[in-house]
Amino acid sequence: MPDDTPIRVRFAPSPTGALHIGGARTALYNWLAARHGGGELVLRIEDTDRERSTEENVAQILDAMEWLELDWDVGPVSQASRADLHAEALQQLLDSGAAYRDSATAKDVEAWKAEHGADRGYRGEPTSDDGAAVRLRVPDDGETVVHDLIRGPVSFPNRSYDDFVIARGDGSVLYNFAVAVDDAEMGISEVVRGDDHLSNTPKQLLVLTALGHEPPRYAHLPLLHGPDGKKLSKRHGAASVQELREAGYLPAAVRNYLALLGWGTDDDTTVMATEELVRRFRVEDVGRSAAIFDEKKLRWLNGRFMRELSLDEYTAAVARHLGREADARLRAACAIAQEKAQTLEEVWALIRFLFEPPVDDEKAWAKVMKDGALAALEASRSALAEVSAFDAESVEGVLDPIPEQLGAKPGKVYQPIRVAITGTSVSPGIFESLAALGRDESLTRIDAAVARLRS
RNA sequence: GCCGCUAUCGUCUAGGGGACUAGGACGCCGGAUUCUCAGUCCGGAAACCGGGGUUCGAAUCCCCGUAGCGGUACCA
Repeated sequence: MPDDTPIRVRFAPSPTGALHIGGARTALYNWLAARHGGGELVLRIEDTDRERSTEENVAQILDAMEWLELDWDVGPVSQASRADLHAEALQQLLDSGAAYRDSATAKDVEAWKAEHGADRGYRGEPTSDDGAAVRLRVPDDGETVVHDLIRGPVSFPNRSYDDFVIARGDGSVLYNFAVAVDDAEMGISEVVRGDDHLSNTPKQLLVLTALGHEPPRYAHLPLLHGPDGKKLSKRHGAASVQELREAGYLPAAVRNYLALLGWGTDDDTTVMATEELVRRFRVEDVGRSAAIFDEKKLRWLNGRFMRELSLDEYTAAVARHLGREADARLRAACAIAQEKAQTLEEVWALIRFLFEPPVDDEKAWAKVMKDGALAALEASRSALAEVSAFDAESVEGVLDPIPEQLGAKPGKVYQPIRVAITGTSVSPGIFESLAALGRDESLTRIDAAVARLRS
């Protein structure tokens, strides 16, 4: 029964913290689902928890969405701003008798359960007290089944659910009620969200039924875990979108990697541009088991994307990350480093010597500046002083015969030069590095190294 | 406790009763590229949670167990 009607999905984060990787993947899947079929994405901020919701968090989430380049068609809509709608629906349920006020506290419910058994949901007594919380009547018999696009039908016995609270004594509504009302009112056709909501879905279905609304279709995504199998958190390294950005990852690489966490193609394609993701993604194809976030693979994928960038794009990305001008100098530096870095953050270590004096890497110096290092540096220095043009090709031409002249392996000549001009043992190709540094500065640094070796 | 979900190499996954000698990718190990690192190329080790069924045949279907995870708030 294929349905060609464009879908309408929503991403509904609660602004109680930064946007985590799990939330980012949920956002991405919703976005892919919407873009795939020409549907719409609604961004709704679930801010009914007035204690924990903050403006800063909302701003941070929006910022993360923008960085990921995930746009939305409607919103951001504040759930709290829809209080009138919620109150109306609440009154409807009160009037019809589907919900009732109950003065029982959490402790009372606990006591009730101790008496009636743990497999039995709480059932309360209606009160005329207008300040009491509102509970929804849950049937004692039968079951509520969630027809999940990913898991198939999942049944929950009604008996095991409490007559749950849908509104506080002061009239403000609770999550499971607000979500059900909003999804229905906003015409959401598919709810794609984390698996942690699966057990709450029957409650939302019960609300929808009581209100006489047709339920949306549901798809519950497997959760994301850290390397230790536990729920993802800060101690697992980069856990929020913000941290991924700071670590120097490209948005396109993050989208590709996140898409692969819980979803795969049947032909094993791994590297995919976003257009291809959009074209191939289907929620129905999402897997059922939790996935572990592995930064190693993200790093590799990021390197792939970095190397595919044009030099201009690459330089712009590096400039943005480093907070520098994308000038000719940086562009030249990027040109010799592009093939070597996996993240934007790593680029600096490779090109730093072009902007600052050599670093002080004692280990590199101790390892390289011995044996024939002095002779190698002196021979190289005079060769470099003579060369007519100071481009990579010419530099190579004049340096190339030196190892043989000295009867040394190439590494014994090039490594000392590398340490002399960069201070450390890792850098872009030595000829390119010298050319980029320029003759004067190269000679100055080699002279300094020679002087130090002699002392 | 109760309700529910999940289970293929270390990790992400392909597979949906015979095409499985279980494929790919990351990572790891070894080799090549005779300047480091990275990249690239080649090769290698590495998995169907356990036990019962069903069937001529099970990684694939069913049951039980085990483990992990989620829910069980006047949080979202």
